[in-house]
Amino acid sequence: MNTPAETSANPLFLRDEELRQGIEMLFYAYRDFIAEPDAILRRSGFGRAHHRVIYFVGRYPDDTVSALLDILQITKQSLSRVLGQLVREGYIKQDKGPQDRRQRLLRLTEKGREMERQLTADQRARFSRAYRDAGAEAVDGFRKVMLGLISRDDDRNRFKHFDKTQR
Amino acid sequence: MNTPAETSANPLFLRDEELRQGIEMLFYAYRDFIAEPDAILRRSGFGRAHHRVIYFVGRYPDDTVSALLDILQITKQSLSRVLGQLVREGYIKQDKGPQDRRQRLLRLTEKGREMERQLTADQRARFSRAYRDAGAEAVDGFRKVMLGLISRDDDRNRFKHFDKTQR
DNA sequence: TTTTTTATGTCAACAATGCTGACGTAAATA
DNA sequence: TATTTACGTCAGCATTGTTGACATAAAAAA
Repeated sequence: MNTPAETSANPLFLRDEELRQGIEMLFYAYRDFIAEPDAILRRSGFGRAHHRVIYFVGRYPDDTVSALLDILQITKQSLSRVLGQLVREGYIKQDKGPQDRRQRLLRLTEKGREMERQLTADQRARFSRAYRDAGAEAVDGFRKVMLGLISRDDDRNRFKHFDKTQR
Repeated sequence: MNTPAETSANPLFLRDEELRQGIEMLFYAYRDFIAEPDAILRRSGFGRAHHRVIYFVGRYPDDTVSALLDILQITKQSLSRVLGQLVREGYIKQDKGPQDRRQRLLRLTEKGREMERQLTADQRARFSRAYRDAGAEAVDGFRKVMLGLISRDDDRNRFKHFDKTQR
């Protein structure tokens, strides 16, 4: 590996270096974060998209297809393909909405929950270790920066309900 | 959106909640982080893989194909496809290694540098804002946790050379 | 009640980007 | 001289995103 380009004492380069390190840490962390689930999925004949659906259906039981689309930010056709597979293969079940019967409320089956556990085990362990090694204060800083990277209020608000001291 | 599953006062659930929020912040941040570059790439007929190659060739000029493979963690066939396109279309140039003439040292052309600037502009702005809003201490915590999420020493070591107080 | 909108699904085609496997060449090294 | 290394290429396949068009049932509005 060569040395990074343009490293000098110039404060402008220092600033750029700091930002680029952020960009790259996100790349490496994400790359390593999905490696193990990807390997598991492959053995089951699924892909990363299936993981995301299983994860968020597990996370928000009885959410609608629309809500899932809003989280994933993909087209309904893309979602439909993987969701359909997961329903057909018994990982997810759909029920009509009690008020609005056009809706399909999604839930993991027991098979789905088991798959979810397997898929997230490594990811939870990763965060567990990283959080432990970094310390509570660092975790707080991590959360602040991550929230700053997220575009929409709607998404940031998914996290505001967590406060160790209050709950 | 429904409320997350299993939120209770049970400390085990609190722990799990904390880890899951980490998982999800990474998902949302990454999703939003690549949205703008993806849109730009699409207009140029490229994809995310091209961005990664352009980025890291710009970051480590005169790195070899092997070094790039080690960063991206994809097969040489996958890399070859996008790298070949970028070379043919004049974004990247290759030179034989001065010592080892089997190597191909990669560099951005001016056209490539311009593309790199466009592609990372939004990402740099995102980190700039997030870092500014979160504060220096939070940035430090962010870095600690992110490094903890990265698997290999080799990759973590890419970041150890940055220290505001020393450089 | 009729019309319009909404939630969801489906078919088809295409592009990008991973993968495996096989094979080839030139240069370095043993 | 034989082997290994760095890189490239061809072919085929799977996943996952896209656009566009069309369909149905239920809710909401006119």
